Amino acid sequence: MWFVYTETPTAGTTAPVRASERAYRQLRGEILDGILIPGAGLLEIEQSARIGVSRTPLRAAIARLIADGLVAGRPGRGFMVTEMSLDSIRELYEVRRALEEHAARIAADRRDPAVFLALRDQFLDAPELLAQGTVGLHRYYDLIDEFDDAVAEAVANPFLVGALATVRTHLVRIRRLARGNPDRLRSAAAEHLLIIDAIIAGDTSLAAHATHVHLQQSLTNVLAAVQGQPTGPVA
Amino acid sequence: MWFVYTETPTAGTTAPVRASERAYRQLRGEILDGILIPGAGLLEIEQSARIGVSRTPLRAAIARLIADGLVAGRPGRGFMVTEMSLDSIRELYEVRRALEEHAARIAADRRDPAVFLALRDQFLDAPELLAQGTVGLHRYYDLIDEFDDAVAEAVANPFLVGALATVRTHLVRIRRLARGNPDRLRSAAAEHLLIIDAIIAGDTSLAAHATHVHLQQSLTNVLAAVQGQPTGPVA
DNA sequence: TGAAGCTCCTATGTATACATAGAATGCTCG
DNA sequence: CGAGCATTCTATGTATACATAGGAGCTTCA
Repeated sequence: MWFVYTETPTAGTTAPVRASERAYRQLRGEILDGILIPGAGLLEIEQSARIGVSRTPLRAAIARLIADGLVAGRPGRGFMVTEMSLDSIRELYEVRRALEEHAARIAADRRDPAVFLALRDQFLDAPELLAQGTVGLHRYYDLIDEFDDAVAEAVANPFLVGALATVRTHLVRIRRLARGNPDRLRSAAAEHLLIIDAIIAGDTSLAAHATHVHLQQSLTNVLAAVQGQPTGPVA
Repeated sequence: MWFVYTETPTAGTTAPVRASERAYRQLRGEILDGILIPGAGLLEIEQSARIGVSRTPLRAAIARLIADGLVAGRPGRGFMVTEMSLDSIRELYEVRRALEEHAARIAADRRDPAVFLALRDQFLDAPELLAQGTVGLHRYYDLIDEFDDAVAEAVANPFLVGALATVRTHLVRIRRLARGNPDRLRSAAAEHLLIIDAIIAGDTSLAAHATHVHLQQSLTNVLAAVQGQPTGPVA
């Protein structure tokens, strides 16, 4: 086996040397992007051949995906990408609410105001961003990631941050199903602003309650969108 | 390799056939029981020889333990049982509070009163149980497990129940460090009674707040006990 | 024609051999 | 005598060969 140097020679991002890591990232990415649809079966031999690694690292990758909750399988008979039913989405949001409310509370208590003041400015520009089509949409999602990261940094609790990361992983998939209408995203940006203001003010209760409101709105929107187009974009 | 029939022929509990499952359960049990102490290095060859499986299933077992947060390791250079610092304990309780409060709230909303009425009677007998030494102590812990299971059943949310299970895994280890003085356990039983009463009454706020109080007391006790005997039993 | 049993096949579970990287140690040179 | 480098060793990462279980399909008998 030779070294293959044709693996996305993107400067800066040193490609992961371990084959199991490559397999994990590729499969995870494909599941989150919807390339591997829910319910799709993952055959070890087939996937290992496709990705270009042997079965051993592929199994390690699948083990991590199972831990992430992205893949499930009966012991003896294969694995499949987990489904995302309406009930699953409601259940996920139930946990999400518990964790994000708590995180918002703690963040409001321990935050560095400067960080959130900077974020505030960026969220103020969100409406303009959302008028710029796909590129703006991606930048908006990046902005939300920045906000999440800022909260995580303020929380400074590996357990809580880890649990939130798990929840957010599933959220990426859900976001695809309810792919964003601009009106909802503008509202969401406004809701984020309220949360940020509460965090800046150090108002723990307000931060938690604003988060609660935001998630409730988000869930309502997601459920409506998913029920409207159960299998895919209907146009 | 022959089949070994000498593996705890306990009737009813069909021993797991898969070697990776055996390895996982044994290692997990040994970590939770404190046989494998925090910081202990896990060498694949050494452990696989000890447990009697090859390296392949052992690696699968370690992967699951990493997902559980019981084992950590730098990619290239070995694995070790995770440490439980005072900060870790505080952080864990922070997440636990978010999840258990939310769970209590939901349980109070969706509970089957009969189940919790039965639990109530058992908790009323807890003080007598705690006067019976080690046997009673184990039965008391079993009773808490029953309570947790009842809450999980009432919550009926795989994500939330899973997150709680993860937190409780770590709690088993912490419980060892603060191994229970009877006074604290009697107080804990009383606190549980308050939570149960709130759940029976369907009082969601009271259930959440009583849970908050209970966890705060529990954390205080644990921290005091751990600080009193940092490395192990002193007396 | 339908159902039951058997056979074969496929995909997972396991074991082991080989590759490789990182660290410790000893040697050598200044 | 100390520091730097090379060597060796050890433990992980990977690949592959073999064992096994579970299911699908076919055959046969009632």
